[in-house]
Amino acid sequence: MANVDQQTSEQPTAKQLRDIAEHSFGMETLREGQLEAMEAAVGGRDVLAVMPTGHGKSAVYQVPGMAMPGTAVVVSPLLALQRDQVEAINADLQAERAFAINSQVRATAERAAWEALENGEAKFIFLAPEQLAREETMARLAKQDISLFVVDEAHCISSWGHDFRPDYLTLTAVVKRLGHPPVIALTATASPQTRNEIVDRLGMRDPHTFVHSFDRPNLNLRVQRHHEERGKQDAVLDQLAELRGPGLLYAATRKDTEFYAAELAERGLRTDAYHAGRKASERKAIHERFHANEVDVVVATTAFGMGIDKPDVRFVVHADITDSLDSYYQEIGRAGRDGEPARAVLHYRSEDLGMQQFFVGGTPAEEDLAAVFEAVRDHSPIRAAGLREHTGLTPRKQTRVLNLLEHSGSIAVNRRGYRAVSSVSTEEAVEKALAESESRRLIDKSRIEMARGYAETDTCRRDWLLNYFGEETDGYCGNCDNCEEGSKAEAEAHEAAMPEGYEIQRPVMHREWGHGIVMGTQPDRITVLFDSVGYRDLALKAIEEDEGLLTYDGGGAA
DNA sequence: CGTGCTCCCGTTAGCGGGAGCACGGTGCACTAAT
Repeated sequence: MANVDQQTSEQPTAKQLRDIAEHSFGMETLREGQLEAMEAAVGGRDVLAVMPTGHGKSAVYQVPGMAMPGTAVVVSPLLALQRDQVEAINADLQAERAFAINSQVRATAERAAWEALENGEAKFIFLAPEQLAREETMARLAKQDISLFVVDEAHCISSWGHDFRPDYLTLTAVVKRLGHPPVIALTATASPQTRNEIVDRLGMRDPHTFVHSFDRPNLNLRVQRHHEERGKQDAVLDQLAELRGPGLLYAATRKDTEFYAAELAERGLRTDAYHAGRKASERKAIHERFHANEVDVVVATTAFGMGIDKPDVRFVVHADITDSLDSYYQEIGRAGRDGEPARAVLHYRSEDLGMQQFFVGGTPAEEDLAAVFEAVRDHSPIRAAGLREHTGLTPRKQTRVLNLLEHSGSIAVNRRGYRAVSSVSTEEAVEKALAESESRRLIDKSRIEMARGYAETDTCRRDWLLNYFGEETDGYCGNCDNCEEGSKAEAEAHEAAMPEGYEIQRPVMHREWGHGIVMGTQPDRITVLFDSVGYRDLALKAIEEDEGLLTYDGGGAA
């Protein structure tokens, strides 16, 4: 026993981490940021790592997971990803140390996983957020010695948590119930706004943060503008006939993917449509044929892509604009991973933004907010699972409402469950939750506006994109359509006309919208990301004329 | 919010235009029927 205590009290050294990386996972060298993140985690600190696919993101949790006593919980959004990760780890370790628990795991395999967990053999357990929302799973997991809480593809918290998969926003409660082990959040794509949200929603405390540069200089960025839908379709088809694959064509609807795939097939390309309405077996087959270079173009909705790591994708064409630059960057980031030249082309009609605005969705019903708040108040503390019999809402609806009430401060959560904040009345709770929901809508809409800005700008596209991810550039990349059309001298003159004192990432305070950070500059205006309303353009003239409208956060006039 | 379909009207037998309406993306877990 004394021996075990000694082991747990001693933190693994850098040398031990390197040894595990090399001997267990075959990594002879560690990349920039990896070792520091691992050391932070084994030292008990939360970690946020934003690094591109292929840069050894997984090692950031796998090595600490092996170095520390107990089991690492790994949250992963797709069952297929869970399976791949489990297989990869067990192959590296040449032993069954990683397990997954989900609805596709057979009863015997699930029993084996729990057994391994309970007798200390399991080092990694992979689960989806929905699995962690099951009381049966959580009750059992909470009794284990959990070394780390890892969230892979952590941008899903922001992109899916508010609507589609609300259990992503209840991970805060899961972390608390597991006794707040070090939290490691990993993703390849996260703008500053998404990064803040990940930290907030996982309850991370002063995390060690590593953000790799988002620049992908080998990607040629282009936008083609169209007025008619028909003209856009023809241009997309003509372009795909000329581009050399393998490549991806993204479209907004399932119907459009079928249309483009049929047209391209008629023109002699090897192609297929990929979307969530197709059978699992067909989707799997498309993946396999794409990897084996038996397909020239996969025509897909947003369903295609997570977990894809094919190095030689030569182009990503979008027939429709995405809901945000986060999504756009993630999708084009699948091109040119081998470092060779690759193309990212967006076919843009301003009307296409309408569909994205439609997807933003509405506000919850006041009676649902009131019902959940009162049910929690009358039965505190209560777990989400027990709440359903009191509200009668569908699971997804109840979770969405609960998330809103919790995040707007009317409901609190701890290891024992949810309880109402005693000083808050039902009316106040409803009002605050509605305000929270409205704020989210504004943020989502402003993200669409940033995508519009990328499509409509006549200056360097890479500058716009990198600014969005919080990086400063010199305003001329030489590898986008706008740079090719203009001259470097013009770009420099434009850059020289930029206002002074508004460097990217500078914190500011707005009289009405509160705290924000500078995300971009133009000669006559700046773009600021506000916590409360998202991205807003501010005219310099207005700032100058109205003293006190915008100040530097931390004092001084802007 | 925008698109595309159907239906109906009006005018005059083959069709054009407008109104009304449905539809649009991502995955997990779970259940019931085979």
